[in-house]
Amino acid sequence: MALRVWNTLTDQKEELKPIVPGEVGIYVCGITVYDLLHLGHARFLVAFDTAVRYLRFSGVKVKYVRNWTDVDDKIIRRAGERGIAPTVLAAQFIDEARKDMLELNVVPADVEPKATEHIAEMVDIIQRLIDKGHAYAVNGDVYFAVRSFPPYGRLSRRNLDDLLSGARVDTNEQKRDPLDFALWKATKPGEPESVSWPAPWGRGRPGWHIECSAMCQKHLGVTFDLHGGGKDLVFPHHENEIAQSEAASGKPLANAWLHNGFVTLDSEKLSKSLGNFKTVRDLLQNWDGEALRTFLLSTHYRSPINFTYEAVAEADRRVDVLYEAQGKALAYLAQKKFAGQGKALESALTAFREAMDDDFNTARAMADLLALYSQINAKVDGKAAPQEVADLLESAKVTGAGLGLGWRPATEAVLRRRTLAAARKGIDPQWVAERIEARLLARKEKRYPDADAIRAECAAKGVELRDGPAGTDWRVPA
RNA sequence: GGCACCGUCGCCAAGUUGGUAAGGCAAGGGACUGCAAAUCCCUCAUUCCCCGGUUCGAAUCCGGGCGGUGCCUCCA
Repeated sequence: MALRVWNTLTDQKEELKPIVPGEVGIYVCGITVYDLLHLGHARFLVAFDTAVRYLRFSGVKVKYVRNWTDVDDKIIRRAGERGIAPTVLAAQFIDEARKDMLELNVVPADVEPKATEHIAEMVDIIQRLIDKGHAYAVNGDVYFAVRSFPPYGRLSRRNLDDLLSGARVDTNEQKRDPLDFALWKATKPGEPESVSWPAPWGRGRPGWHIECSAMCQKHLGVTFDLHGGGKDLVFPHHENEIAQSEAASGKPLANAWLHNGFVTLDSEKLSKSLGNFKTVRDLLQNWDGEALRTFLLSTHYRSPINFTYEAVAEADRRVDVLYEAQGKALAYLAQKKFAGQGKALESALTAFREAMDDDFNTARAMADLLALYSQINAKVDGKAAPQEVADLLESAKVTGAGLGLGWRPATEAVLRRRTLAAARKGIDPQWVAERIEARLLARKEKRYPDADAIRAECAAKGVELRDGPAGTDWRVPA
């Protein structure tokens, strides 16, 4: 068994060979916190959360570092609009982001460094770059001299002349070369004190790229295993990160670079300028976080995933299937007075590993997971030996946990999902209970047309009645 | 203009170090049900945008075309 990952640097799948056997250091470029999370954030969070879960599932000791970018132009502007300090604004949105992440079952990273807490490390790298002739200071700004670093462009596979011929190149006159980028931005008049730090070249704040170079080096070392982020970070962010870090250290930054694809809406990238972005918070008004996670994992992480309500509804139904089958299996085991312990099947574990070892193929792993639940249903229907059911159930739980799905206790999950769905649709559980009582009476008296009318009445409100041996239950389908 | 990626059943989506098309949804049939729901069983792409080529063999490799998207500016 060997995990193979797609490495943007080499443009191929290659076996992950940790620097320290059995241990993996991974850095993922996090969120610039000036607003609520949008679906694109959810995608990279879930993608890398799943990658980390799988590494741990494989017995690897992982150190996961995901930063918070808490100082940048947009944060400063928005904080100014609201009359609060940029750091306060950033702290607020970090809190909000954490709430959403909890719903998406995204575990906290082992280290979640903030840019503002690593200014000294950044200054240090910048100084080294100046000393080595890779950077220069002009009027308090410091720029990285792209032409001083020959490998520049390797990650994104573009050459400097192509970049220059690109339609829009910054014509900042302070730069020696239009391609050079800022390492340090001098504080401008009117900018808040709280985002201004002293440096040998004058007060200022860091450029965007340098923070990641400083944070990953501090927490993972000069060279580490995996570096990830969204595809849109390949250029210029990661290209610049590599240039800064490697020019300063003379050593490779990360051995493999992982990039997730975009979330699209009507097949177009979500973007604020198009006005088509969706916040996670908005979506959570209408969907269970687990459904969103299921939706995001239904496509391979490197491919684009198109957001539609139908797709999320389908994902939501999949979550239903999963917990319904769990509940069904547990009820069966209880009925059979099964007191044993299920043992995950080797065949299921192998299938899961094969899928995930292939560059985290969650789409395949999810298909396998659903197949397990299908088998559970078939076994229960076929009155199979309880041990068989218990083993399948354990297999599903273990592999599901590897994906971050199906982790809640079944009865709790079903009830929770129903409660959330009812609340969203303005359905009063008390009213449903009364309807069920009325229908029960009608059925007892064989007034079937009346009973059916009540069923139809409930259906019209989005409530589905389900008759079972233990009475009538209800749910709110997606 | 430069550089990439993508195009598989009505919809979603695996499969691309070549070996003879997973799965889900939808649809149809059956079992179960007073009717339903859920569940189970069965059916559902000789074919992978088009045209050439390489090969014993290609969805997978090569060339050309058509269509879509992204990056080149802040962006997950």
